[in-house]
Amino acid sequence: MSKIIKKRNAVASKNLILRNATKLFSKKGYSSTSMEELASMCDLNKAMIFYYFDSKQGLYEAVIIEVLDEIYKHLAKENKSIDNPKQELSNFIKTFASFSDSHPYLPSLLLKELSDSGAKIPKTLFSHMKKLYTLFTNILKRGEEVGDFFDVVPMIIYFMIMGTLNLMVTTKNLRDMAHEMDGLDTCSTCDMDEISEYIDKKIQKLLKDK
Amino acid sequence: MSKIIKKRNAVASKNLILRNATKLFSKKGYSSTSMEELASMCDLNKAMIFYYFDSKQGLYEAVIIEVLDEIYKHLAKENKSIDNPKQELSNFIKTFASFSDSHPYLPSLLLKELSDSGAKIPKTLFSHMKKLYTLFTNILKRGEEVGDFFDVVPMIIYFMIMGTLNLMVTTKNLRDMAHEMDGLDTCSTCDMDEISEYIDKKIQKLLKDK
DNA sequence: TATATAATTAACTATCTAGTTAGTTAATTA
DNA sequence: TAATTAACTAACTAGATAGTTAATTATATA
Repeated sequence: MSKIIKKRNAVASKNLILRNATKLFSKKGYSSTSMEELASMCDLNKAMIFYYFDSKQGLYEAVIIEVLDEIYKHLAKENKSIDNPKQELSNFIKTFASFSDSHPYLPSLLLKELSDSGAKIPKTLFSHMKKLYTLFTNILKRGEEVGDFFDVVPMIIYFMIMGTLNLMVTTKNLRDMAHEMDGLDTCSTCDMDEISEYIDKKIQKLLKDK
Repeated sequence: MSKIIKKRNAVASKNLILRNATKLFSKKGYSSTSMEELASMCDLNKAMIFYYFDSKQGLYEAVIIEVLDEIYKHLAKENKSIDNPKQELSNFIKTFASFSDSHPYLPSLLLKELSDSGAKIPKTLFSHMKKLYTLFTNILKRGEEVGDFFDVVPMIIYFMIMGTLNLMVTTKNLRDMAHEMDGLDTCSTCDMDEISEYIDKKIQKLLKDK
């Protein structure tokens, strides 16, 4: 009988929307995500979404920028004050891998956005993406100068790492199924540490002198 | 005044729908693709889509299976009667790359499907995917037996190739932009031959003995 | 040429979705 | 405590979308 009185808390509500939106967008993609569903997931009225973020597109951009910021913070932190490109590259791969593992939806959201070729990506988003990529190319560049890395095409190496990790994370279920049903070797028992170590080893090898 | 009389041709109509659906689904994704738009693209009544393929989901599955078949045919053809795993791997990479290049939307559609982690992928689709992957693992397996390849985790190598190629193709526009605007080295002048040759070289290197 | 059938259409329904609005309640401040 | 503001809601609009249906037209065949 007694109606539950909810405390009002703008910050909490806004964060709640952002967190659930991140989950939904990355699980379902932009257009399959319903604002109605998001609202009920947050136990808030749908109008609150438009109250805090203006439009579905606006919410989406907020989500992506937060994601990029979070990834960048992780990577930049781990990468400070080391002056050994090989080690820095290992750190980059491992940090990105463990981040992907603990936030499986975030990197896939990122790559989805990257691949949306026709897209008119807003400036802020664009510059966030460049920051991440620049961090990476700097490691490779220093590695070349020091004589650690050879024959480097940074863009391709970057996508090798991001693409592989992302696919390994997002296909987990499918790989498990294929293994169970047909005994296929899909690396279904591999955990993320093994995977990232393997990728690291192989990338380091492919960058070594001829 | 005179109404244009259209010849009736079931096969042609069905194919037309399939072809345009492939374009639309891969450009816009599943849920952003409108059956109304598809119909008018084909210059057919929307009801024809449901007449030939039953439901949007059914059409989508038909599209994906056709894509997988086409890729598989390409790869299997190129791969016949060669008994040199290194060469076969090179062929696989180059064939997949040139296919991606000439049908930029198809591989991305495939990977999108793979990544839909929660998905209940229909059996036919699943078995088509396995066929492709099996073709690939067999090359690597023979390579190991012959002593050409070492320390192989086929699933990861597979995704390295597919993931990298796919990202390079789908990000073309974005990479061009980033290069023009900020002079970033995004491999924007690289053509697909250079890219696939580089990937081939690097993958071969990473599979070589320690 | 009459008939059956396959291909096609116009017009519809039911449902969903982003976004709005006018009004309500809780919290803050004067 | 009264007035103001910020957080919230219910009920709505307008447009889109997947899918249906009953009727129509072209084509092949008997």
